[in-house]
Parts: sequence; structure tokens; C-alpha cells
Amino acid sequence: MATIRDVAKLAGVSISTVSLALNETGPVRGETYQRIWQAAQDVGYVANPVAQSLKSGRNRLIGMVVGNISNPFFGRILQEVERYALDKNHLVIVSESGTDTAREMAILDHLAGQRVAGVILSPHGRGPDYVAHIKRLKMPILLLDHKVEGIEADFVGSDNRLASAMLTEHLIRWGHTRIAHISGIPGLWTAEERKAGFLDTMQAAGIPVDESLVVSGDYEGDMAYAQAMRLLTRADRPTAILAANNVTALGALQAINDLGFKCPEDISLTSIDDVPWSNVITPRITMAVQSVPEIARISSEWLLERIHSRDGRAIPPREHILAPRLVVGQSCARPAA
Amino acid sequence: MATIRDVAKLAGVSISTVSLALNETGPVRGETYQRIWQAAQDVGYVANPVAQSLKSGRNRLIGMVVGNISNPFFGRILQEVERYALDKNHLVIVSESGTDTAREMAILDHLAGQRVAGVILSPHGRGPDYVAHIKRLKMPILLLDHKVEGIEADFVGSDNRLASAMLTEHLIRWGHTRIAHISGIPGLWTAEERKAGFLDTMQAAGIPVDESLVVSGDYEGDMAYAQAMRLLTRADRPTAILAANNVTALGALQAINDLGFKCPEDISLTSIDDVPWSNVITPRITMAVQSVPEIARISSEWLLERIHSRDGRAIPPREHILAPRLVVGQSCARPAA
DNA sequence: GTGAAAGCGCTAACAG
DNA sequence: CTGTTAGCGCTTTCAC
Repeated sequence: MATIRDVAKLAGVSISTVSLALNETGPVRGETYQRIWQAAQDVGYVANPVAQSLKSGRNRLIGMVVGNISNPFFGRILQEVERYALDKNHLVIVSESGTDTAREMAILDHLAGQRVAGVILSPHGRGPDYVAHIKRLKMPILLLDHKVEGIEADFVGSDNRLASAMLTEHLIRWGHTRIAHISGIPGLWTAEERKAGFLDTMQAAGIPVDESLVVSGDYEGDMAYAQAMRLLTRADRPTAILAANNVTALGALQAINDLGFKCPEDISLTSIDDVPWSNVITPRITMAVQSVPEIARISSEWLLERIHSRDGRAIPPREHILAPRLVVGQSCARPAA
Repeated sequence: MATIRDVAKLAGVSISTVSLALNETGPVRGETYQRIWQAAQDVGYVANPVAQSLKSGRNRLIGMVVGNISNPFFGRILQEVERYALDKNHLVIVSESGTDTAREMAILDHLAGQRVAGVILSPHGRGPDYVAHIKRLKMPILLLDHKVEGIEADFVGSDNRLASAMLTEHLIRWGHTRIAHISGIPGLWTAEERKAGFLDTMQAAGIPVDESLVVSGDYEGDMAYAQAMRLLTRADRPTAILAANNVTALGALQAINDLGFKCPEDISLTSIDDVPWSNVITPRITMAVQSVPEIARISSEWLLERIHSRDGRAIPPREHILAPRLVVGQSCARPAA
């Protein structure tokens, strides 16, 4: 790899002049500039980003930390973020925290160690230590999806209450009263909001909630399958299920099928979040969808803006809450008599 | 951030002693070692990986370059690779090449610039310039999925011919003769192999292939949908479709549904590669699946092995070809009379 | 306009 | 056993 010294030698100038010229950060112009530029071309010089990082304390990397990499919802966000970042000459480091607070903190430390320019974080940790740990980090952070009390940072997410309210209302309008909710990870902001949206809507409609029909999931298919199995094998089983996210819905649907029930004839089903390839899933699931391109675009833009603005810390924390859109499928019907 | 100097000062030794001690690369032992270690703890010292990289020329990063990040098949591999890498203290940079050779080369240059320790590459580029470009790269590369003629590197992929042969045979056994194939990206190794597996099997069975039923796709759903539409609206439409990958199959299925055909009664369908949530897709698609955990494990192990062995270049290139497994669903039936 | 020199944080000879 | 020192490649004052 050619270094700045090679260029300097070939151009017959000092290395500082080369740096000044190539970065257009000095008064080098005209013939000298041309000569340096040509020399750089000739030896195939590209500045070593590692050396630049050491000097500047910032790397042209951005981190993306999520709970579950294989969730298709995340895959599509990553795709957009990566595209956007590369346009701006940044590479994206991806890491999965699971639901392990310690692991998440360790990952953030690793990223801080690499002097990444910023992080898009879908926070899954909990507890005061966790919050303190994040606040201590020096790099710009953008919170995605889950909001964390006590952390001042840009936030991009959706109106989770509204999403579940819309779906709950939809089910109520079909005549359901025994509605079950398989929730997300207890304690997580989105999960609690979604549950609250459900409970509020039920209450507003004057429908008593059977607490035993509100069960906790973990945003994963296996757990959802198990919980749905439990719910549906009860004598007083629910007539409808509100799933906390896409894979929860798919897990529930599988349980419905495996038990020999028909959706929507026997059980109605709705999902918060988009379901991948929903068109070829039978029945098409009624869901509250968020705009993935919008989430990805705002997140990337805001983070890169904060990274590149002269004083990123000066920008006050912003919040972008997306309104979910109800997409009606064929997974809901009147409750069986 | 505490530097090695802070530790040295607190422990009352020189910085080199600290380095030697903490890296266990010198003869520092006993009381001095303890004191240094304690001091490191006290100031919260963690070696700056950027500085280490500048010195060593290797970063504790590995790159992963694929054609399409949002393909669920890739998501699951990434998940495993990331987990494995983090265990070994490496972070993973993810990037999407699309089908753009120039973009892929640019990404590889970026990664080389960051002095990543190695790259897992699912190559999509083409042409002699491309091959030369890759060979010029100094870092260890592991080829995933697609093999590239002329590049000496570890390769992990599956027996693509066998996969499509198995499925083709399956369709033939059901009595199909007018079988269509929606292929992958023309020119890509996997795509050509899969097509060859299809053609060979047809020939071996003595069934003439209608060339017009062999159409090219791009491993993407939209294109597959369009091609399936075209195939199925012909008067002499095929009775079965062999899709080149998972999303191709889903695109085709959607076309089948949208045209009012029933699968498998009217059209049989098979897929190379796993389909996510295949259990809740109706009908369950018959497919040739590869073991994602195995692919991910071998890839990660081999790459990290090459990275960490004293002379990685000394290990001769290895090849791991996975045997696909036939998973029979309900997407195949006798051709309609 | 241009160059010399300091230094980012670390590792690794080489002396002592 | 430990300290001194010379870089890794780059940016950035500060002189000239």
C-alpha cells in the first residue's frame, strides 16, 4: 500500500504538503496541486483510515446494534442504513445483543473502542447501570424502536400504542370480546406500550379484560408458538389473538394450524409489524405496518448529521414517531358462535 | 479514555512494561504484573484497537459482503457469523454489493483500507478485472456460496447441481414433463450450476426441455413474479416450476395465486433454498435446504483460523460442499389432465 | 506556499 | 526483568 511518503517523494514535496493538498485543507493550488494529485494517482495512494482515526479519534464506521439480527424487519432496515452510510463513505458494523444487558454493554464498549463515529442502537438492556453505562459513552447514539428513560438521544420509532389500539379496535368491530394478547419482552418499552394500547382500547370499549389471556412472549416465534398453544387448548379459549410483532404472529398462526383450527373461522389473528411475504401466507394477516424505508432514512440521516455537524452535541435530541398504517388481510372474522 | 501512559504512571513503570505485561508478551511477572494489572483496572484501561491496528496492520474486524442483505437466508448466516466472531473478539462489518461489480470492488477496497482481518465474500462480480482485483487484495478471503474461477481461497457452498437435480427428479416422479425453471442471475456460478442440474436431470430422464420454459431471474421476488406471470399466462403453460432460490419461489407462488391457479392442483412448485416460515406458507413448499448453521460455522472457523494462524497463507485452499436435504411439502402433485 | 516537527496510542527491538 | 526509543501513517500548528 502506498503511503503519503511515496506520494511526497514522487511529487518532490513534503508529506505535509501532500496532506494539505489532498485534503484541500491548505493553500496548495495550481501546478503543485496538480503534481501531487497526479503522483497520488500514479502510486495508487489512498489515505489509511486507521491512521486517520488514530489521529482524529473518529473512525468512518457506524455501529448498528439490535436484539435479533435475523428478524426480517431488521434486515430491511440494515439494508437501507448500509446503503445510505456507504454513500457517505461509512461502513456499518452490525452486532446482536440478544436480550442480554451485559452483552449489549460489551458490544457498545467494543464499538467505542473502535472509535466508531456513531451508533444506531435498538436498546434491549435494562436497569440503572445500563443507563449510566450508555450515558458515559462519548459517541453519538440514535435510539431505534425502543425508547429508554433517562437517555438523551435522537429517537426513531413508531406509535406503538396506536398500532395496537388500531388492531384491537379492528377486532372489537368484528365482534370479539375474548381477545388474547401475546406480548413482547416484558419491561421493554415497545412491548409495554403495545400492551397498554391493547388494554386501554379494551377498557375504552367497556370490554372487561381476562388477565389470563394476556401472556408474555419475547418477540420470538418459538415462545409465541408455545403461548398460543397454551391459550388455544383452554376450554375458554380466546376468539382472537393480538400478536406483539411479526414473528409472534407467525408463531401463533402455526399453533393455530397445528391444532387444527382455521384462521379466521375459528380464531382471528392480527399482528403489529409487517410480516415478510405476507401475500403468500394464508390467510393474509391483518397488521399495523411501519414504513421501513422511512425509519431507515431518518435514522441514517440524523445520525450522520450529528456525526458531521461541527458540534453534534449542540443539536437538541429529536424524536420521530411514525404513524402505523392498518393493512387489512383475511385473518379476521366474526367470532364463532 | 485511559491510555497506556496513565497505567504506567499509576503503576510506576514505563509504558513498554505495561504493554509487555498486559499482553503477556514479556517476562513481567509476580508483584509488578499484579501492580500493573491493578492499575489498569483502576483507570479503566482498555487498549485502543485503532492504535493497535496502525501498528500491526490488522484490525479486529471482519467483513461480510453479500449480494442482498435482506435475503432471509443471509440474515441467519450473519447472525451466526457475528456470534462466532464476537466470541473471538472480532466485530463484523456488513455490506451489500447488489449485482454491481464496481460497487463490490469499491466495498472490498474500503474493507482493505480499514485493514480488516479477513472477509467472507459472496462474490457477485464478473470479468477478468474483477478477478485480478480480488487477487490483488492482501487480506484473507473466504468465498461463500458462489465459486469464482481463478481465485485461490477457501470456499464454502453447497452442491447446487445436486439440489436442483433432486427437485427436478421429484417433479418428474410426479409425472411432470413440462417443467419450467426460473433461474438465478445469469453468469453467477450457483445460478448456472442450478440450471445445469435441472437440464442434466431432464436429459437423463429422456424428457425434452422446452427452452422457452427456462427463463432467467435474478434471485429476487419481483423478477420471479414477472417471469412466472409470463410463463403461466401462455396457452402451453408449464405444469411445474423449479425456482432457483427461496424468494424466487415466493414470487412465483404469488403469481400462481394472483392468476387464480391453485398450487399444487394446477401448478407444482419447488424451491432451492429454505423458505422462511415455510410452515405457515400455504402450501408448504417442497425444497432442497442447506444447513445454515453449518455454513456459518465452517465459514467463520476457517476464516478466523486463517487470520490467526502464524502463516495463514500457508494453509492450502479448502473446500466445503454441503449436501442439500430434500424437504417434501405439499406444493407438488400430478399434473392436471 | 511549503516544510519541519510534534504527536495520536501502541508494539517491539534493543539496551541496560 | 525493565526502560528507552523508534516507528506505524496521518494531520496540524508553527516557522520560514
